[in-house]
Amino acid sequence: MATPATQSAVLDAARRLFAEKGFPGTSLREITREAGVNLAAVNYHFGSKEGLLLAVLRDCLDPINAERLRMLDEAEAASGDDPVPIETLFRCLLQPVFQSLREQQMDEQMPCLLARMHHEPHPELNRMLPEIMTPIVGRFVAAAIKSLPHLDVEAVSIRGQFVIGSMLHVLDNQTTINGISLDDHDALLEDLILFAAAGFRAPLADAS
Amino acid sequence: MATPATQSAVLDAARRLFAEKGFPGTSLREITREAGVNLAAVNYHFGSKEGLLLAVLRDCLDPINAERLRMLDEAEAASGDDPVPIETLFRCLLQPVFQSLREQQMDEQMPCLLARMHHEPHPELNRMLPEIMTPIVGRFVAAAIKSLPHLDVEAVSIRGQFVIGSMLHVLDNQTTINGISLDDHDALLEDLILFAAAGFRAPLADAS
DNA sequence: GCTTTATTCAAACGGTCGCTTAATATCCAG
DNA sequence: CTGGATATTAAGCGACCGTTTGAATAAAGC
Repeated sequence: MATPATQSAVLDAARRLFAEKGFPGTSLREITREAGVNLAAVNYHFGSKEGLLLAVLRDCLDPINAERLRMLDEAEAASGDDPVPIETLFRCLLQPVFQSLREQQMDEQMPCLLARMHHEPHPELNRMLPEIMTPIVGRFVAAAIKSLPHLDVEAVSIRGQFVIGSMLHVLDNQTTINGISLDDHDALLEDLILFAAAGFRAPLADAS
Repeated sequence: MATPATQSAVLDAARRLFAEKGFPGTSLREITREAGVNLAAVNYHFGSKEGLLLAVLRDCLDPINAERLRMLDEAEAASGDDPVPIETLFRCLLQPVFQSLREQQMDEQMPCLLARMHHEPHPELNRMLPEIMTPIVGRFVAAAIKSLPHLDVEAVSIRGQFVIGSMLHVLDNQTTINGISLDDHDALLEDLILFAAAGFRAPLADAS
């Protein structure tokens, strides 16, 4: 096993190029040229361009989600029977994504890829992404309701999408609407946690 | 002037297809087939596929931004010298986008197109989008600082991006991470305003 | 009427796409 | 050494891409 050099070279190049130019905008010839492998390697190892996309997705999401659950387990264990503070929940959810920005081993543009994956119109992707995320989201939704009893599952889910959207948008490297730089990822993460926690604490609108 | 039928038919089809399948994923042949016009019409009226994209962008954003500024002017006039409440600012910013969901004349998938425009990797698009948005963003940033003096321009800009990201993410029709439906756009808008206002009111992190 | 201008049309251009193939190279077990 | 599975290679397949062209058509001015 131990993914041959060819496979990981293709995965690395695909991750970078998909993040930069999107899935339909990247050709297999570009990927294999950058990876320094033969064009046919993609179809041999991944079956198709779509297969490569899904492999890149898993390669990107699985470690992040594992770390999310590890941190959540740790936080819940530390809290005993008390609810985990909402700020802590958001740290468990968001930090693993921002963290990969700092790690040299992982491509710097990985979070940008993650953002793109969520907005790519590819049908198979839109089928698989919820499949991967639902169990993780479920854990966090349950913990959030325990922490903020004034919210029900629907409110937490919707507001959770607000926070996910915020994260994806600021991680998308094209976001430089004004001159404000989003380069200080540590400060960005801390402010997003504060922002999200305050937003979750907001009371629900009257159901009038 | 008065955009000939061919031009607007192309714009309508392009708006729908770009929203559904993205810019690189949509071919001119698809667009012209759906619009019922000849293939060469795109290059004749818009110069190139890229020219069509920019025309669609302006066609989509200009009315929304005009309505945003109109509502903001009205709100500031009503407030006199007092700052406009932050909830009102968000209503001016967000309602014109959600509103187009209700209007029959405008394609229902228009906000989805708006979301995609922000995440499309096209370089010319990433140059023009900030150019269009900067003046509008500037007005709202100034009003927000006046309303919430504990925030500076950088904090407002960053948190503003959080809110924009939330809006784009929930408007992206592919977003159905869990079973929660995002179909009730009125309730969604109201909750987003509450969420964003509470997030903006959150104090800044210590600069330690 | 004819001429001019603006628009639409069918057809084709060169180029790139994802994917396949058949031959070759590499490697490890027997 | 050798046989067979695994991996890589160059070449090419048909299909589709954005764009261009030049003729046909429509509309408008004189």
